[in-house]
Amino acid sequence: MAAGSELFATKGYSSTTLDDITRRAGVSKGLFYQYFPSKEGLVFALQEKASREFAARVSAAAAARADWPGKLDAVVLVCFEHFTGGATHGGSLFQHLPGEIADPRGPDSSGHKAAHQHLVEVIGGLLHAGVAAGAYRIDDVEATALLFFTALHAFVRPLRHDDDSVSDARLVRAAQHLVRGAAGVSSAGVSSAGVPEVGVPTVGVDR
Amino acid sequence: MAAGSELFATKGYSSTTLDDITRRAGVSKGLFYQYFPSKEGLVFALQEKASREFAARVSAAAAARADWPGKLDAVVLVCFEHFTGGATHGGSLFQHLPGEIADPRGPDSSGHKAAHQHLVEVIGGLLHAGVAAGAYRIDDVEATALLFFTALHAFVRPLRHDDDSVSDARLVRAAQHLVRGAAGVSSAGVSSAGVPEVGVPTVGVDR
Amino acid sequence: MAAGSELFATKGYSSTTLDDITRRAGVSKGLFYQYFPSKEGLVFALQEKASREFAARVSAAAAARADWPGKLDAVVLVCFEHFTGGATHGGSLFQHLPGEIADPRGPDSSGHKAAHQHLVEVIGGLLHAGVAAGAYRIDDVEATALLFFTALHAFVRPLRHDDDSVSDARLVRAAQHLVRGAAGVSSAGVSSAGVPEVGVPTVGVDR
Amino acid sequence: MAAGSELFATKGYSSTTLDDITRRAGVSKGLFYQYFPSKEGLVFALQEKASREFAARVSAAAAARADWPGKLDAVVLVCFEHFTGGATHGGSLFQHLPGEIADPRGPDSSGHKAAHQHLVEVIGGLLHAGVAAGAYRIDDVEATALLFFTALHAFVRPLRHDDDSVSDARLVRAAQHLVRGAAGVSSAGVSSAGVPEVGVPTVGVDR
DNA sequence: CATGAATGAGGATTCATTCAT
DNA sequence: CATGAATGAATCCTCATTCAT
Repeated sequence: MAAGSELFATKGYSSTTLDDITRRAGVSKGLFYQYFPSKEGLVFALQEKASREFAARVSAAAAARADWPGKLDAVVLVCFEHFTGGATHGGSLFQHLPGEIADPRGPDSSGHKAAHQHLVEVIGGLLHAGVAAGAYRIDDVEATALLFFTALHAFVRPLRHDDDSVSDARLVRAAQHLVRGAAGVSSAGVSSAGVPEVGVPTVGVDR
Repeated sequence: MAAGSELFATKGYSSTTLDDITRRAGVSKGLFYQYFPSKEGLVFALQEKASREFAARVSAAAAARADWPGKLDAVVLVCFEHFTGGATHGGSLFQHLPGEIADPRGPDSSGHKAAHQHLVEVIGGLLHAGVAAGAYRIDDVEATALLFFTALHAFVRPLRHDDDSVSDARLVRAAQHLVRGAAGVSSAGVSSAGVPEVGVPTVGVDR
Repeated sequence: MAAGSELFATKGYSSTTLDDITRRAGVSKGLFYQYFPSKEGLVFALQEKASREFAARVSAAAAARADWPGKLDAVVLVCFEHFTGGATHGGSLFQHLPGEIADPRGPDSSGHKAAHQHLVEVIGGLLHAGVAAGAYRIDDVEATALLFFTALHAFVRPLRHDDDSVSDARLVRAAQHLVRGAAGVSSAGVSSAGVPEVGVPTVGVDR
Repeated sequence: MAAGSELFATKGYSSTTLDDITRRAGVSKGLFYQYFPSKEGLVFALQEKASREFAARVSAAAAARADWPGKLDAVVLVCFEHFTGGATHGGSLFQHLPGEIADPRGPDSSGHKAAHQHLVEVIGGLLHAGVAAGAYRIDDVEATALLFFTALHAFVRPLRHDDDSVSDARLVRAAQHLVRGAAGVSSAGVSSAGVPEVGVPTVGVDR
């Protein structure tokens, strides 16, 4: 699974051959097929795992902050790390957006949708709780959660210029601002007081 | 190009063969290679065309509204139509997100990024103008434009549940709300007064 | 051996995997290789067993009849049962005619030929005895025995139409007629007197 | 088709690879798949062709003889040549008896059965005509035709010992005798007078 | 006596691309 | 301007067999 995750992230699904995967994993091709029913099966396994881990991290990050605005910042941050992490950590597979792997089983039966949906629900849960607590003011929680999560895909590297004028730190800040705005949380005053700075990772992010 | 666009949208890039394309177009394979350097070349041509058309529609939609908040609503609407349109209109190719076509030439050389970037710049231009006119209040225009456009991908159908609880109309409204919030435009009072309703398409969208 | 016999008869030799066999037998693959040198080795064992049993049954059936014409009828009947039995009894493997298993070791090294030959010799023995007893009149005993036994393969089911116009009973009768004719035994008069009827199985054969 | 026919006859169906076939034919593998849907498809094509040719030869041989007993001898002779011919002429494929190729589509869907049946019908037609003409005396024409044709498979080489005591000439003679007997044609006196000798091929058959 | 994880050569099939006509 | 026969490298997957436990 590790070999597959890295290779898929590097070369893409269809350019990665079973030979690549098994050679990298140091096992025979036959062994691969004792653990996965097909190349696609590996992707599904990877997606499920990544999805579970990602959702857990998002929940944990939100729970770790006591203040409702801070919860939103934390979620943005976790997403940033996830989408930025690339092959190094397991989450990279989310970058395989629908269409590529869906082929064999008709239009988009991939696990991505399910995974996507799962995260959206986690975020929806947070927003609902915040609204119930009187901390957020959101008209349409479900729709907002979907938009929220989709927007955060802006972090995935290959979507941005290599020599991008928008640095990671700026993007994180803007995303936090956007999310707070959507949640009806006062953003301007508070965030300039230091919150975003706190949330911005000190490693791997340029100022 | 029409044949390719439809087929790619239906079956995905890698599952569509040159035979499929030329058979559908009613021409020989040799002829294909007189107009496109490769299968990938067709994708690039399609992307460029779609990108140009999409950008033009976005610009036109924004220009058609005199009020700055309305411009934002209009852009959201155009994106909704674009991402929702599927195979029927040329824009569908944007749904082929990076990774699938990038294969041959190393990590992500696809034209998608460029196209994506192009649209982001168009939106960035609008935001800049709005800020300059004193209508929008945005800290980081570039980052916000990127987030803005990325969020709108929430419209693409295969990302949502088939039996999705979030209807198109709700999603459009929430997106308009989100965007207005990010632009510092008063959204709550005004939009509930009727603005989003105006923008909501009367055909193909359920209430 | 039972698992192999059934599976070979059902799915054919090459489509049956060692996994199938050992799973069906409820043992490990390792254990298989302690009893048989190879997959092919199982076939040989099966063939030898079936051949021995078949030959024994043929001999016994012939011995059980005192009259020379009746011996011929009895042999035909045993062959009918054998070739018709399918997977249920061990003889089915004979249906794997040469070519399929011969592969690995050059043209036709299969045990089938030997088995075939064995039966031919048994039949040849009967014919010789009959000729010596003055009961049969056959010019070329060896050749006739070979033809005799080969002809009886007409019983194997998959060689006949599913909705075959030729019923089992008719085929048995015709075979007995043919064999008697080849042995120079008066067939018309005698058989109509009841002999073939006696031999026809009362179960599993339609009139 | 020629390459396939020869290789299948030599090495068997499953041991013959597409590489073998295309290399022998001097074409690329891709080209193969423009003419045949699969490896199995080649077999079907071969069988149909062989079946047609064989049936034509059998009919022609029967028609060439004016006397009814001679027609039977001629058919036997054609079958002898066919089953003996091996890879050299196209008919060899009949030796691929059911079971080997049938795999993918459930028990025995191969074209062999149909081909077999076709020949049986040709022979049945001859017997019927002979009976109608008062030349043959056969109780059950269909069953006899089936037995007749099946018996003639005794000619196929790999069914016989390499150092076979039964020579080709003897086998042909015995087969003619058998067939005549089954058709109620006086065989003993006449055939020993010289008829079989006439029919025995002068080339490729040992005395 | 028994297991089953591990192997890896080998096979059928696909498909973007070329080029003689 | 157009064809489509021909290519062949590359891919996913299978399965008989081994051997450490």
